[in-house]
Amino acid sequence: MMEDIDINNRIIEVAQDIFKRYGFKKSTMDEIAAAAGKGKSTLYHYFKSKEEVFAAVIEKESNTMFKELNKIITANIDSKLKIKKYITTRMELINELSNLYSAIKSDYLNHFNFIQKYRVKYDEYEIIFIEQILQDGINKKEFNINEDDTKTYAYGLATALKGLEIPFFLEDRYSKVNNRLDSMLNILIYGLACKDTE
Amino acid sequence: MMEDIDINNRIIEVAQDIFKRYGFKKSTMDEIAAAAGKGKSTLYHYFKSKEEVFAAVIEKESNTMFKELNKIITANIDSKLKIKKYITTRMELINELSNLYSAIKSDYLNHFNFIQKYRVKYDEYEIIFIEQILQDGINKKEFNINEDDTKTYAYGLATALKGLEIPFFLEDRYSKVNNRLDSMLNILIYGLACKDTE
DNA sequence: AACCCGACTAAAATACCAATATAGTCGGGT
DNA sequence: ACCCGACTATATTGGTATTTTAGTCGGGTT
Repeated sequence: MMEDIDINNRIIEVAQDIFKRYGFKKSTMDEIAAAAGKGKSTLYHYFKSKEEVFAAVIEKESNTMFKELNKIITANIDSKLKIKKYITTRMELINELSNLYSAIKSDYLNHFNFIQKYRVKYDEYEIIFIEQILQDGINKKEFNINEDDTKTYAYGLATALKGLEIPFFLEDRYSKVNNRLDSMLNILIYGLACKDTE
Repeated sequence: MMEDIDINNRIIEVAQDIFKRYGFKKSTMDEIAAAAGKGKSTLYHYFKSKEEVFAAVIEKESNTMFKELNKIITANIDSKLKIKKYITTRMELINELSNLYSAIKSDYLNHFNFIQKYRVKYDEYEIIFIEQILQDGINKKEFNINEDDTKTYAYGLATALKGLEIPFFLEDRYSKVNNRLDSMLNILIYGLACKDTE
C-alpha cells in the first residue's frame, strides 16, 4: 500500500512528538497508540516495551544528528574551521534535542538553584583568579593572547571548568576523567594548531 | 574560658559534618543541636535559620578553597604550570567538597543514568568523529599534536564537550554561553602559550 | 545582658489506604 | 503478519490521619 508509510516509523514519529512534549514518564502507551491510530496492544507487535519505543526515538534523533555531523566531518575544509564547526553544530543539535531531557532539566534545576545561590560569589572570584593568571602570563610573555581578551577568555575557561565538574561528579571518581584532564590541559595550553601554519 | 572555642564555630563544625553526611534536607536542626551539645533553640541565638547555618558551612568551605587556590595564584612559577595546577587543584577541591552536593548527586544520577544508557553508543562515535578530525588535521599539517595522542586527546575533548552541555542546558539558552564558546574554541585551537616560549 | 532551655505552634514531610491509571498479556479475529 | 478489546498485576495518584521539623516564646541561669 502506498500511504502505509511503514507503521513502525509512524509509531516512532508520533512517539517522538509525545515524548518531546511530556517526557518519558508522563507519556503513556495509550496516548501513543491513539495518536498512531492503533490499539495499544498493536504497539507491542512492533516494540517489546515502552522503553524500546523510547530507544527507537532516541536512535532516530541520534541518526539525524549523525548525518549533520558527518557532513561536517567529510567536508573538505580547513581542519581548524572543521573542529570549530563540529563543536558549534554539535551544541546546537544537543540543544534542540534537549526537550527529550526536559524531565531531568526541571528536576535538576530545583536542586541546582539551591546550591547555585551560594556559588555565585565564588564564581565571580574564579573569573578574577583566572584573569589574573592569564594577565600574569601575558606580562611574562608566556601567553600568546591579546590583553583585551583576558576577560572573555577567563569567562570561557570558567564556564568550561564548571561544565567539567559534572563528569567529575558522575563518572567513578577521578580514575578515568582525571587522566583525560591531562590531555585537556595540554590542549588548553598549546592548542591544536601548528605554530607555523597560522 | 579556654576550651570554649567559640560556640558559633563549634556549631558550624558539627553542622558541616552532618550536612556532609546527610545533605541539606535530611539534616535537622535537632540533630545539629544535639551534636553541638546544645538545645535547639540555642542555635537560633547564633543563626537566624537553617539556611543560614548551611550558608556558614559553605562559606567556611569556600574560604578553605580560596586559601588553597590563592597559594597557587601567588606562587612565583611558570604561568603554564600555574594554570595547570590551578585547574587540577580546583577539581580536587571541588571533588572533596562534593559531599555537600550529595543530595543533588543521587537524584540527578537516577535521571541521568536513564538517558545515559542510550547515549553510550553516541559517545563512542563522538570519540571516533573527533579523532578523525584530529587525524585529518595532522595529515594536513594543520594540527601540531603527536599522532599517538589523537585517541587521548579525543577522549579529553569528548569529556569536555559533554561537560559543557550542562551550562548550555542551565543558563538561559545560548545567549551568554554561546558567546563564551567562541573564546573557548580559540583557546582550543591556538592554546594559551606563546609559540616561541616553548 | 548574653546564653540557654523545654515546651509550644504551624507547617511540612511521611504513612497509610482506597481509587485510578498504566504497562504489558491473552485469546481470538481478519 | 497485523490488529483489537478485554484482562491483570503493578504503579501512580488523591485524600487523610500521623509524625517530624523549622522556627518561636516565656522564662531560667550566670
